[in-house]
Amino acid sequence: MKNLNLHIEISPELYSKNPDSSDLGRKIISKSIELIDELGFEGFTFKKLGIAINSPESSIYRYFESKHALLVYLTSWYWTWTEYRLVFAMSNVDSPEERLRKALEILTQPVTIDNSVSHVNEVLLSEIVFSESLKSYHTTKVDEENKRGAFNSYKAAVRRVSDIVLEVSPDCKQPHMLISTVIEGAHQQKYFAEHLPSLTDQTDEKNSITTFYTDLVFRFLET
Amino acid sequence: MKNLNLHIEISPELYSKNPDSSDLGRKIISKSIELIDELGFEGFTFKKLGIAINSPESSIYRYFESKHALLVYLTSWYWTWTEYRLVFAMSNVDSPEERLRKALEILTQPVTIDNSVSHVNEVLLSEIVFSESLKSYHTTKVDEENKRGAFNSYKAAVRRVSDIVLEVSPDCKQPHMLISTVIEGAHQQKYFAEHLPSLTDQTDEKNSITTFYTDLVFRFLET
DNA sequence: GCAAATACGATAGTAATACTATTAATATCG
DNA sequence: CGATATTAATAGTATTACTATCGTATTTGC
Repeated sequence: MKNLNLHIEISPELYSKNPDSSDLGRKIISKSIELIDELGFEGFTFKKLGIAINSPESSIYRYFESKHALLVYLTSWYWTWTEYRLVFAMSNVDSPEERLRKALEILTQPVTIDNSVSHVNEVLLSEIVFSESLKSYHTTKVDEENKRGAFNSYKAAVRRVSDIVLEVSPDCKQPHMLISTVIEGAHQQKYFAEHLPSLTDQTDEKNSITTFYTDLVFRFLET
Repeated sequence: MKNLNLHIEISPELYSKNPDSSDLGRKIISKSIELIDELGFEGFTFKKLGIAINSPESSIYRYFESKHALLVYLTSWYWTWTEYRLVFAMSNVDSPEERLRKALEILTQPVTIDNSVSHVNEVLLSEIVFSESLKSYHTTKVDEENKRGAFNSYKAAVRRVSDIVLEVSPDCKQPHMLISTVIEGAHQQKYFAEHLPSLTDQTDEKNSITTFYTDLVFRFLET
């Protein structure tokens, strides 16, 4: 993907003060990505982040009301950005099959090259989304946060790819189930490969997870 | 499934004192299942459990060194018990296809009838496993706990069903990936149906999740 | 260019959580 | 009946996730 230098806008519902509007805000975003990747979301605290950026905890709370709100912001950023990646990858590809194949690649592979000039390290962010994004919606407050639009960009990405599924197979009855299964499955299989290998099937092949889920989808859609 | 009154044994690595060896221990198990189901795992604390069973926190710590250890115990209990369910359901079924179909039902449907005479409410426990079991292995200490055998019964269940997959399709290259995708997917889709319905495909049909994953598996294995 | 708003830093404090430690009462078992 | 293990009762600790206050710096609007 070429460096389009596009600007990702996040709904004001998802922050207290826009982190994109100040130096401190951008430092919060970039350093939190590094720290969450390094410590995991549980080990990450605003206190540690404050020390890392030389600002008190209380200043961070001006931007995000909780560390969970920050995770929601980050995953939302990722999915908004990923929608752009999807749109870009689809352009000038006429065959629905080819578009679906390309979309599945985007959904199932972590990002490897940081093309961004911004404060967001997309490689690390995609790592975080793969390993921690579950925690953004798996809470007791899901319903409330969902109403505030916390998961809109994720849902939009699922819908977009589901629509391609329907182009390939107009009779498919469960396109959303299929795509959300693929996304979450790919995230989990990567984790399993690293920590619980007997739950997956390790191969030397580089993109075995993408291959598996691509096969799964296309065989499911065959008539 | 008939009431076999079978005794589930859990590896001593997974508790400090066997909760099955005393009244207090059994009360800890049965009440914790109710409380985790009611409050969610985050909202659940040993303090609340202590109040509910009229015992101090410190007594509970004699049985489990942490609330996470208790969750690991509970999921381990569930998967050991589910292996028995699998074995029982497979007996006298000759066709590998039928066995696989039956196994997928067991893996993708929450339990609805509590046949047990024991202190374990299997209906609630299966709810907990569906919604919280992710948290048992998604921690920074996975590797350590995995070495201690914390996930052996889960892995055994996956292996068992993967073996049936191989009977149906000896050439299948990713049976474990397929089955763990199905299990985790079914858990998630149930959650999505309740909280994020646009990530799934709601139907009036009762077992739509089981139907979907059964189709997914059999279409994947078709040659 | 100057007041007014805003942002930030510095510091302190709080309630809850996840444990740990200690001691005394009680039940169990040979 | 005496030794041993088990549990109750209580207290205490470090950490976490926030909240509150206040003075100073910085920007902004006119």
